[in-house]
Amino acid sequence: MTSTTQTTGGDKVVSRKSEETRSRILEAALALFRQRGFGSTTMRDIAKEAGVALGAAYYYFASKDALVTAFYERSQQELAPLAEEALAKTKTLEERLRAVIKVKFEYFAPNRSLMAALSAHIDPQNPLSPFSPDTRVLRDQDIALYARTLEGSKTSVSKDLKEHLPRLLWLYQMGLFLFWVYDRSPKQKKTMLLLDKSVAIVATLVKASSFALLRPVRKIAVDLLETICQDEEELEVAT
Amino acid sequence: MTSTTQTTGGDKVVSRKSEETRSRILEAALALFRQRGFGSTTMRDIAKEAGVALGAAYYYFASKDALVTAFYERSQQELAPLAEEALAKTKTLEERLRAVIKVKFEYFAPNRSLMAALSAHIDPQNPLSPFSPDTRVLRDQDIALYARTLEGSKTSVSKDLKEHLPRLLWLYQMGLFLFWVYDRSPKQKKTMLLLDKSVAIVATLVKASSFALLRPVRKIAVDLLETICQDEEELEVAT
DNA sequence: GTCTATATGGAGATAGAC
DNA sequence: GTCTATCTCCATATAGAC
Repeated sequence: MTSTTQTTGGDKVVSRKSEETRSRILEAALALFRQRGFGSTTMRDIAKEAGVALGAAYYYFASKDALVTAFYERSQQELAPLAEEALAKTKTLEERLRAVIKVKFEYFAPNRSLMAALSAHIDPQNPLSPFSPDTRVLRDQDIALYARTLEGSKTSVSKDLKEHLPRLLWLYQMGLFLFWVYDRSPKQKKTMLLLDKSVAIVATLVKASSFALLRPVRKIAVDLLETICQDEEELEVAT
Repeated sequence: MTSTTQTTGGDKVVSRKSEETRSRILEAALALFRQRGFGSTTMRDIAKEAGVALGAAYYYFASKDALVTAFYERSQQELAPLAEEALAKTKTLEERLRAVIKVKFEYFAPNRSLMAALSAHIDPQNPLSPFSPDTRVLRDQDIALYARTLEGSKTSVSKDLKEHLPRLLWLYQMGLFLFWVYDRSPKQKKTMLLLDKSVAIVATLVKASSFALLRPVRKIAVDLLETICQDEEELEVAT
């Protein structure tokens, strides 16, 4: 071992230079995906942009997809403390929800066109899909964030809904994201407007849902939800 | 010109044999897309399956994408009379909406896995996207269908909403379709349940929206809609 | 462990003979 | 209209230098 090698948390030995190269390749890939889209960027382009040989790119990333996975993982890591900070500063559900989503938009803003390029992976069969089994860990972390968004607020939620609400909020946020990714208005003002207004509506709905008067309505909604969500892993029947 | 050539509507001259070959190629392509997905099917596979040379396939279809476009166009054509039939049989908004959407699900059922394969094209930048400028004619025809669904019913809609509602219903239906495409429950029962229940909710909301009492709420919603929908063609600012 | 150089196999698309 | 032959380009694999 030379002086530049070190043992990180696990059992992997990584030199500083190696980490730099890896990072350089990832950055080059992201820049190119942003400019030309995912499909039109070749591994050769990426290697060239990073100033390494093609094989070096494959040494660090097993495939083109692996570059995207690395991006998602890094994002989640960097985003977590920012989201916590936003939650620490806010109280009502409306504020908290808006703050968390805004933090995400701000974080991803420089890579908005990259996200558009990646939006092709909607199909849960695709390993890169936000709905696929492969991204489950990331997704669950994200849903947990919305559970905390909810819990930290003063808004109380009935027991039957509580279980589903974080996932619903996550889904709502995914919808906003899709809109944002394709929003061509300057600075995505339309999305910001939609965010402001729709968060207010969502928060109002959540509050209203716990009124005793609305119990029957809520029951219908929860029943529907449970039927739809159940068995998401089992029943892997061939389609 | 041989005896098998004929002039169809336009100025295109087409022999029966030619049309047969074209059709054979398209069917082969759809069958393979269904089995292996769009990305994994090659033009070579398609030509082989259709019993023609690779070049012949390209003679009839300029690109792999063109096969998908042909499929969409044919579907729209075949679907139109079926939808009209469903509308002729129904009266209330709820019935009509449910009937129209059901007809679509039934029509596309044999190609559900194909639709999943095509779902990658969500990005409006992609020519095959249901939101792209390239598919605008098809989309507008489809939205017009929902305008007729609305008009033929007894449900009256306030003037300010009337303009937007067909597009909103179309969007709602697209959401249901996305759910359906990925619904792995047997016979897509979950989607059918969601359709039944959500159509009822949508119809109720539409009715409720015209109550005088709700005018201020409606105003807010319509304002938001108009801001969001405006300039969908202009402002082609580079993103 | 890190990386370069080169090979492989297959894709979409086209030119031009028949 | 239909074919064969061929082009170009790409993701990925690997052999082996340092």
